[in-house]
Formats: sequence, C-alpha cells, structure tokens
Amino acid sequence: MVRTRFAPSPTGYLHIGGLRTALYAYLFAKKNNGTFILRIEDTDLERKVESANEIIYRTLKNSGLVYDEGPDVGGNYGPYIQSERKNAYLKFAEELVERGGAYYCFCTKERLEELHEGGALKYDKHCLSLSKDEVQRRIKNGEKYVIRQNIPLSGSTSYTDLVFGEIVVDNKDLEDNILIKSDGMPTYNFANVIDDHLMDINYVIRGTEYLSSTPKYNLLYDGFGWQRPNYIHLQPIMKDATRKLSKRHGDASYEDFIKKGYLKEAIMNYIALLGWSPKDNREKLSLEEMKELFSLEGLSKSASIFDENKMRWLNSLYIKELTVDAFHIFALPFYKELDYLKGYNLELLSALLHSRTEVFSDVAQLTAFLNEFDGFDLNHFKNDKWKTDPDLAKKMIPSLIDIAANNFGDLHAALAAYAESAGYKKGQVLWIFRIALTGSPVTPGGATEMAELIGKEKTLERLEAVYKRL
RNA sequence: GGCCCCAUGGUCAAGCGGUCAAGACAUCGCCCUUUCACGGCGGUAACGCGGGUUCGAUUCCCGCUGGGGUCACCA
Repeated sequence: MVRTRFAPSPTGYLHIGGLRTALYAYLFAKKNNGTFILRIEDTDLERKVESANEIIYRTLKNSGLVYDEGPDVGGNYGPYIQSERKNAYLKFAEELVERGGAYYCFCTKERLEELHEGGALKYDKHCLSLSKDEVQRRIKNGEKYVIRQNIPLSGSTSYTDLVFGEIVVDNKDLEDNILIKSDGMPTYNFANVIDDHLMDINYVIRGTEYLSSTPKYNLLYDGFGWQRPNYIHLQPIMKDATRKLSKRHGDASYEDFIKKGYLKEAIMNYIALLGWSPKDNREKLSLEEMKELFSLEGLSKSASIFDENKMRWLNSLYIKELTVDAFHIFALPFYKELDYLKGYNLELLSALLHSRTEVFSDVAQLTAFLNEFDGFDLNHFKNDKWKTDPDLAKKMIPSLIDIAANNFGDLHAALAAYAESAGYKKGQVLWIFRIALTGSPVTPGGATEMAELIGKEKTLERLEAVYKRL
C-alpha cells in the first residue's frame, strides 16, 4: 500500500513549486491506489503564518488534489499538524539518546559562534562526552539544552533515490544536527522522520534541497531500527536559468494565477509538464488522465524554467472547451472591473471573446477600444492590402453613416450592396467602417459584429465624430 | 570553498550505442478570412568543451566548464 504525503510549512501562500510537489505525490499515490496525506509542518513558531493553513487546504481542494488524510479531514494517523504532536517527539528523542543515536547538548550560542569563528565547519561533539549523571544534574538545574543527532565520524551512508539513483555521502560531511530545540520543539530534521515513520509514509516525495541530507534522516531510521522509506526527489521550478521560482518575486502563487484568469485545469496541466512527461508525449491532460499515465520514469532530473507563455496556450485550449455560457460566467468578474463596459451587451461580448481569449484578464486589453476611441490614430485607415487610407475614409463615411442610420438591422448586406454599387471591394468598405467605428486595427470581431456590440446610436455618434476629424 | 546533483533548439521536452536528433510553446512565412483571432500547412532553431571506450557515440567512463542544491536551535 503506497502512502505519500505533502508536508508544507505554513509560511504563506502555496506557490507553483510546492503545488507541483503535491501534485506528483498525489498522482503517484493515486496511480498505485494508495493514500495521499497532508501534514502541516509548523515546528518553526517564528515563521508560522496563521492564515497559511487555510490557504493550503483551500488550494489543494480547489486544484483537485483531494487528500485522504489531513488536519481538516481526519484520518487514523492524526493529529496532522506537527505543533499538535509536540509531546511525542521528545519521547522519541530520549529513546534515541538511550540507543546512542543522539545526545544532550548544553553548549551556548556563544560557544557555537566561537567554534565557527575558530574555523570549525561543524559542531565538535563537545557534549557527547558528558556523563549521564552530569547530564541529569544540569537538566535538573534548569539549564537549557538541545538534543543532537550523533553521527559517526567515519564511514558513509547511501541510499537509492528513485529518480537520481544511488546517492553516497561521507558521514564526516554530515553534522550533528539539532533534533530537539531548546524550546522543546523538534526541528524539521527530526519531526519529519518521526512523523513519516508514525504515519507509515513509504514514499517520500519532496524537493532536491533534501537530496544530500537524506542520509542523515536514514541514519535516524537506522538508529531506531525502523525501515527506511523510498525517496523521490524533485528538481525545482526556476524563474530563469539561475533563480528559483519563489514566493518573493510576486506571482508564483496558485491563487494569483486563478485571479489572473487561468483555469485550474490549465495550471495543473502545465505544472505537471514542468518536470514530467508521459510516455506518449501528450500535452493536454486532465487530472484523471495524469493519474492514469503518471510514472517515475517520466520525471526529469534537471530543473525546468517556468514559461507563462506555454501556460497561456494551454489555458486558451481549456477556454475554448468551455461553452459560451460557461465562458460568460468566468468572464463576468473581469468585466465588472471595467467601468466602461457598463451598458454593453455582455453576452454578445462573451460570444465574440470566447475564441480570442487566452487568459480572462486579457478582456481588458481586448475591449480597450471601447474605452479609447476619441483621438485614435487616423492612420489606422491605411491598409496596404485593401488600399485604403484616411482620404478614402473621408469620401466613404457619409454613405456609411447613411447606411447605418437606415439599414442597421441588415448592415452586412447593405454594406455589401453599397460596395458593389460604388465600385469598392467589400473588404475596403468593411475595413473603413470598422476603423471608423472602433478606432482600432485589432478588434474581437468584424465590422458588423462590432456595430452590433456598440449599438446603432453609438455607432452613428462615432462615425460622425470621426468624419469631423477627417 | 567542501560535499551532493544536473547539462538536447529561446522555453518545456522525447531519445536510453547506429535516428535525416521526435513533439509542444514561442517565433517567422503561406493559406483561409469581413479586421483580429481561431484553424490548416510549412520554415528557422539543439546534443556545452576536451579526452577516452567502441567498427560506431547525444547516448557509456573520466576531466573541464556552466548551473543548481546543501553546509542553521528554517523547513
């Protein structure tokens, strides 16, 4: 039975990199009919952000990564928040001390600093030599202490990572890290191992920042006589060639992308492809399909750079699959942001925008011409293909006004008839009509569609205004 | 700096000793067209460098270079 876990620390919003780790852990579990667990790692009281837990629950649920066990859904291995498990850790640490895998340390911050300033690369095991009696005495005296892992000075520790293969690290390169802090809380190093064991996690999926420290954790498993889990380490998602995607630099959060008008299907689909590819190289995949196709062999050993362009493309694919009605519901909040849209037929607008929108926030750009009409560049009338220019526009517009005033109900036919009788190409008439009406060479639809959207009254208003400028 | 990891087009990526080195995004061109977009077709563009091993290396080994990670009472 496969049991995987996603174990974020609640320090803020959930960003794309963390979400992808969660996605892979989820997919691997589901692919193997296993269990996916959420555990909150909040042992660092100082960095803890109160609302962060809720954001994590919400993001995971909204994005479709339903966890089988977790703080807010329960399970047989609870509690699922480390701060609520505090009492358990010390007991295990004490057991490990008994077994020789750890020891009490009373060294002060000052001594540690001196040590480093003296050129020491790691802790010198100073307190390892303390006798049991002395340790007991000093604890009784109320001296502050930590518990450190006792790592052998020689030999090496290795393990097989499921994506990177065998990793060997010399024990001398490992430090006697602190397991229990002086505030009584465990460090990540310790809590992580204890909880993974207690929760029967047998596949640990996490970022490569742990790749070379995993031997330390394995030594802990060994020290307790526990079975080591399997490890799957993931390379990070990068912002560019040298920088990791980070919370700091703005918009790497899942919820920010949703706010920008990305569909969750597109986000999940895209991040799945950043570091993994299915056997058949398909690119548009639903969560269900990913569950089916997921395999460890498809995981990449190198980091990948986040490319919003490609996510936009995927998003446009998912938007096109929406019905116009569904599109309209998604678009509505974005329309509301745009005051100038008041009074327009928004259903009609949605129908026009549906095939032209990659991300919903694009609607501002796509409809800008409705707001920025006055004073547009008259050179837009110039079109090489249709051989039109402002002069031709000036000549044509009085007739166009006439047609719009009298044949608005059947504009297209009327304009076509006019073109024929006046000896113009239909394209010429329509180009000039559209520019005169919108002031923009790029519009979400043709001349008559724009007229329908803008309405008869305003159409006439705009045509006349343009004529005056010419 | 020590240790660990990585290295195919601008980007994501197939490839796992013999390929004209896939595909996708982006980009460019053409077609379609009532503009734009959609759609269709096509083009440009890659194995970091140097040694081995081999009849033959993008693929295996070593070194270099480049990049990342890690060396906390953070996770």
